Amino acid sequence: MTQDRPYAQTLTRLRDAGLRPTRQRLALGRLLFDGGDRHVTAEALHEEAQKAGVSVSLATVYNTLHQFTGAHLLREVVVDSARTYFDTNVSDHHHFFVENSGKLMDIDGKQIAIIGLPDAPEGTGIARVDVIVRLAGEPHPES
Amino acid sequence: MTQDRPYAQTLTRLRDAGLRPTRQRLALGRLLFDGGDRHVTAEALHEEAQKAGVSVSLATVYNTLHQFTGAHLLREVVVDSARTYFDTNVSDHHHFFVENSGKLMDIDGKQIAIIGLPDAPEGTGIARVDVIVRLAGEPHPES
DNA sequence: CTCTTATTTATAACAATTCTAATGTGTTGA
DNA sequence: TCAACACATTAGAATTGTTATAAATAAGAG
Repeated sequence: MTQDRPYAQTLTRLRDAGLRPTRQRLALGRLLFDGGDRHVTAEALHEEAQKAGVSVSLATVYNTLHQFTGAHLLREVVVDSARTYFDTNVSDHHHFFVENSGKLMDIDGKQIAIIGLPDAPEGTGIARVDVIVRLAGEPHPES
Repeated sequence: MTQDRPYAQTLTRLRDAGLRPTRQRLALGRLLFDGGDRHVTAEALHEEAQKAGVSVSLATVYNTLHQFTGAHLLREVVVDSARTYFDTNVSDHHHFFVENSGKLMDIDGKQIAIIGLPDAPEGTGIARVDVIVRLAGEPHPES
């Protein structure tokens, strides 16, 4: 079960972030980072871990997600007031959000530009600009 | 414009939206629409109503906020996963969001433009584009 | 190993929101 | 007018996503 080597990358990532590479962090890190860009909720990741045979408590999933976010291994995306999404893509980008399915898709930050943005009010600075393109799913024929 | 019957405007608004002008809808409508553009949470509006001597239950505040939103008298703004904001400005615009105070400010939609936005994926259509400029309070020198 | 401290865990606590089912109110039309 | 019905309001319970707590466990240093 622990004989293979695919944890090496995640291990390094954790070490670099100053996070102890525990069993559950490694497992979650692997689920998160081994498959390209992903958008997950805590509940979904927890379920996924269970299915993968990894026993991690929901509390730990939340903790880990926040620690990873603090270490800039993840980014939090606010699109839905009902749940919090975490994005494994931490580079400059924006999102499509399909309202009825809850699906998120990346939009490369380099491909879009926003012009005419007013200056930040006195005493504040722009921390980040989020563009969310909300999509309504059209009833499209099954094919 | 403003007549001697202060509820007249809200009353018309409700009638036009097909909503029965009840005591509580009139009171909330007045609080919301009588003072320029506003951003409120359900809790905040509820508290405000209490202070104004209007007795409205929290459940009704939620109901009303959603009905007003359905009637396009309000717009929902998702900026914070902890609470839902409702905006009395229903025209095309975007927002500044001060992260630590929870304050929202409008950015006129006509003054900014987004270029390079990709087409909506197959089977979907763009329902809305939200730009959220997240502000950090008193800035400390960075980078 | 053994210590020390970080981490994990189950579970309780929480906050925002929604649901429920009982009661009250606006509107209609005879 | 007023009875009758559909729609609204309400208090409180329930639900949901998330965070806090405190005890148990595991990691890293020596």
